[in-house]
Amino acid sequence: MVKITDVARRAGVSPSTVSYVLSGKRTISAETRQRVEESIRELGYRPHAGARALASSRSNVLALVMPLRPGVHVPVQMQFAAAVATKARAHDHDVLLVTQEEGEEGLRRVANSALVDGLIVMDVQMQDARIPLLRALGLPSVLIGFPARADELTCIDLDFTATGERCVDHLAELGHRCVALLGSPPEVYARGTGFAQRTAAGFTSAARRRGMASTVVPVEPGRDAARRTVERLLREQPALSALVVHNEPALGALVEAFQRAGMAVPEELSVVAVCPDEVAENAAVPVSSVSIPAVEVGEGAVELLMAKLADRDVPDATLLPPRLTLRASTAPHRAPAKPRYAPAHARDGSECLTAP
Amino acid sequence: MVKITDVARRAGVSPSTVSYVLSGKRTISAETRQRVEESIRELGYRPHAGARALASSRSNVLALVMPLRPGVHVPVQMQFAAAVATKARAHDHDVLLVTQEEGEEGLRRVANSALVDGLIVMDVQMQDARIPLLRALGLPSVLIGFPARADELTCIDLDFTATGERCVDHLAELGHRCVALLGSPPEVYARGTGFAQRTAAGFTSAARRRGMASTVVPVEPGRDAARRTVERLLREQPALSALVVHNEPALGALVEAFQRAGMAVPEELSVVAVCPDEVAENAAVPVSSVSIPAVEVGEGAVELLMAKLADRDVPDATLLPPRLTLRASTAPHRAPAKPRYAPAHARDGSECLTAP
DNA sequence: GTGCGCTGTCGAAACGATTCGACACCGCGG
DNA sequence: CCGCGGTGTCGAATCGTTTCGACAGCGCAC
Repeated sequence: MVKITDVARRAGVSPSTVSYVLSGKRTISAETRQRVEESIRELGYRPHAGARALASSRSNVLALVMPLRPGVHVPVQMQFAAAVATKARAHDHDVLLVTQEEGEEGLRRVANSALVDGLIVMDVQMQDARIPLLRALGLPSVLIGFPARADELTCIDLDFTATGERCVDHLAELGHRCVALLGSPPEVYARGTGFAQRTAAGFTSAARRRGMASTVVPVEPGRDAARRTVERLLREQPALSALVVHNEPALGALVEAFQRAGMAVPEELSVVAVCPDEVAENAAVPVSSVSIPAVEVGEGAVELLMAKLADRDVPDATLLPPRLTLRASTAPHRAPAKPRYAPAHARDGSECLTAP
Repeated sequence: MVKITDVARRAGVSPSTVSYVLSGKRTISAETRQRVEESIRELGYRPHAGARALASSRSNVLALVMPLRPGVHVPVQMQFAAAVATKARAHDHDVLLVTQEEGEEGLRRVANSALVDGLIVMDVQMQDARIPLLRALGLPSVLIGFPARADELTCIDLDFTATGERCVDHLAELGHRCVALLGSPPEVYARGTGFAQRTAAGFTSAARRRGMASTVVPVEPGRDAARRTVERLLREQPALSALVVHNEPALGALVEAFQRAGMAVPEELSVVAVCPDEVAENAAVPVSSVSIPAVEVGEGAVELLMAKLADRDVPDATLLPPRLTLRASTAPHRAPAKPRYAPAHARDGSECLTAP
């Protein structure tokens, strides 16, 4: 293995000079720098990572804590990981893969052994056991998602509140007056998963602001449950003309259910989803959607972490603006030509309930 | 940060003794060991990874070189990564994520800087520019997939030859006499991707051995191309009663195409696929399939690498046996009740061509 | 001519572990 | 009683960098 003293000897300088050429932490004359750089190239020298970490107390590695069991949409996770790895390399850092399953012990391990300089933690829950640990660890970290108490922690995610609002705004501009949000399964709300609640809040407040009738409907997992929910909803709210769907596993089932219930999309029912582009594109009708900006989140997380490592100040919360991609599932509102489930004389909008 | 001298002082021993307790490389009396272990626990000591790497010239990290751009089926990649990470941890190692995009330079970097002790390289091509480099690098490595010249390299993958045979055997046992393999796009064969060729070879030789008529048909990418290929195939080979599909992106399109061409699956046409379970389960008809054993490949790769790191001998090639999962797409052969495309008097099997 | 500040380079001391040879101690056999 | 082999522990060297203080040389102002 070629080491720094070899380079130094060949260039006729001392090892420290080589080090300074590499790090740029002291001024080096142009001639010397050139000679050193040439020696480095000719010998193919690379600093020994361990020695460097020992001496500088910087490993130039950051940990990516990732849920590796299926759960979140996998291609999105992958995009995210790719973005993190690529951006980290652009900052001359490497990425250590840590599985969610290692839990708190895993964090402690990589942090206390000085294996990594910082942490990027994905899939943060509202009540996350790792939060207090992250505070105590003393290593810079960036969280993907927002826990209940985020003070002193740096978090980044899609702005779900704005996302809910954006969906409603789009539908409102198309003339819809009565909308519903088909959301996550009830236990997701109960578990306190932040993004579900925030989407619902944005949805509801935007609808109220625009004087629209709105309901939030949790959807149980499973095709059958999705179908039953849709049928009940269309029966109970005949004036409903547009839906926001924030439940990616059920999206496909839901779109099929609308059609089976005799509702043409988008002619009779407009649908806008919050889901990965991939899912939106492959539904029976390509769905207008706000997607999870995995790449931007990943890159943003790395940038934030790098800033913290450089002792620069960073905002506690970074909310990425939603971007709505229009596809084939939304159209201007028009009064239904034929009665749906309810008798024709009731078609004045009063059957469209407002959320409690 | 608590270091080994702290632990040593507290336990009343020398640092080297602590080190030997940790590594087990020398015998330590029971009492001493206990005292040391207690100190370690009380102080929450973890060896500094960099210092350890420097002194022992082992980083206890292995590199996972992964294609992070979509291409291979993503959930399978994920399973694989999860298996590697988990198994590595079981051997007290960590995993560094290296993107395929970094190419040869990336390999050189992590190897020459002693960042990692070994490499696991995914998605190995038949002619892979990294192969000579891997030979030269002098670091233990394990490849997922087989390059053209694999001597001196350790490789692991599903046994695609046996897979092709297994599919044919299954169909033969059901009484089918005339089969075709719908394979990858032509350029995949041209590019010399090993697994495609090997599946075809196994398929062909098993068919020959059993005296069955067989054809190998490359399928161009895209829904339309898939449909046209199916229609042509069914027209030209009316006696065809079973298919092997080794083309995962096209599988869904193909199954739909069969049905649109008036072929009930499995009543009139049996189908067995080589693809991830997830894809097979979600096709219009759940497809009997041989799946990619991602977890076993990942775990196997780590075990092989660990063995090499411990200077144990390992086989050059590890071929994982295919496992066929029966679903709803295969059924016993029976003579078609109605003519298909060809006139009835020609229904003697002679229209079923044999591969060149 | 002396002193001062600036630039560029060097030498040596960390950094925190591992590992090898040395050696003290013990029980045992001669 | 002495020496011997085996066990358990220690001390010191080593791994390859980084970084801090020192300092040589230089130009410039006083």
